[in-house]
Amino acid sequence: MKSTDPDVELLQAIADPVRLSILRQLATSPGSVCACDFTECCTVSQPTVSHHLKVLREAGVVTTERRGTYIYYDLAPDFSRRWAGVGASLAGLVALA
Amino acid sequence: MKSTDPDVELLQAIADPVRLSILRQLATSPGSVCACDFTECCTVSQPTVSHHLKVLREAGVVTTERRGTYIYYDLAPDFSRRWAGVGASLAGLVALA
DNA sequence: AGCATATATTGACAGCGGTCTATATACTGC
DNA sequence: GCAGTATATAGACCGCTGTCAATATATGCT
Repeated sequence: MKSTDPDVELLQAIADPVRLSILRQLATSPGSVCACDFTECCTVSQPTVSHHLKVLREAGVVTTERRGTYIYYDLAPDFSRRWAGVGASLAGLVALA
Repeated sequence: MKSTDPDVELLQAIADPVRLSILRQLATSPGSVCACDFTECCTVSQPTVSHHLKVLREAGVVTTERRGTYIYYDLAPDFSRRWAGVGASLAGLVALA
């Protein structure tokens, strides 16, 4: 318990079926994704989606931008770098930028 | 919650401070690592270490080989590939073979 | 066989984390 | 201001998971 290790925090933020679905949808979408679009992909209620988005937000994995009534989410710019950092410490994997 | 998604299972197996320490020790060691060496690195009891090793084993992340009284652990050969697969589905990251 | 060491299993406990319903807040348009 | 919609928060419930002490199993040695 007591992570304190940023790599563990990143992994724990990703290691959930709902949150991984959200991240995949973000990764495969050209631009930002409206929060309302996540409710469809997963079979969970709206507050649960909001909870997972909060976890990703506080882990620094996603960024938010308000546009009127809607809130758009996107992958954090340094996500690739952080992910590659974890991989490098695990198997000397190389990743492009 | 019933992952069933192999990527989520892999991430959940890694997303723990003790298990990540174990994997790092395996990654930075030239050869296999004796199970007894993990007890030192983490501040948990021997049964707890054994439990985490079991989780990693059942997730297919590590392999074991018995040599007399000792049991040696190593990273599974396809671990890099699986890790890269998750990264590819998330950010188009490429990894070496 | 009997003892010593290494690893795994059992069973119990506590805390964390994911989920829901109900409610609150934020924004738009009339 | 009021009504409607989008998102977040509060609070409760419950299963999962990490932890331990105690015990079991496996191996080697004498």
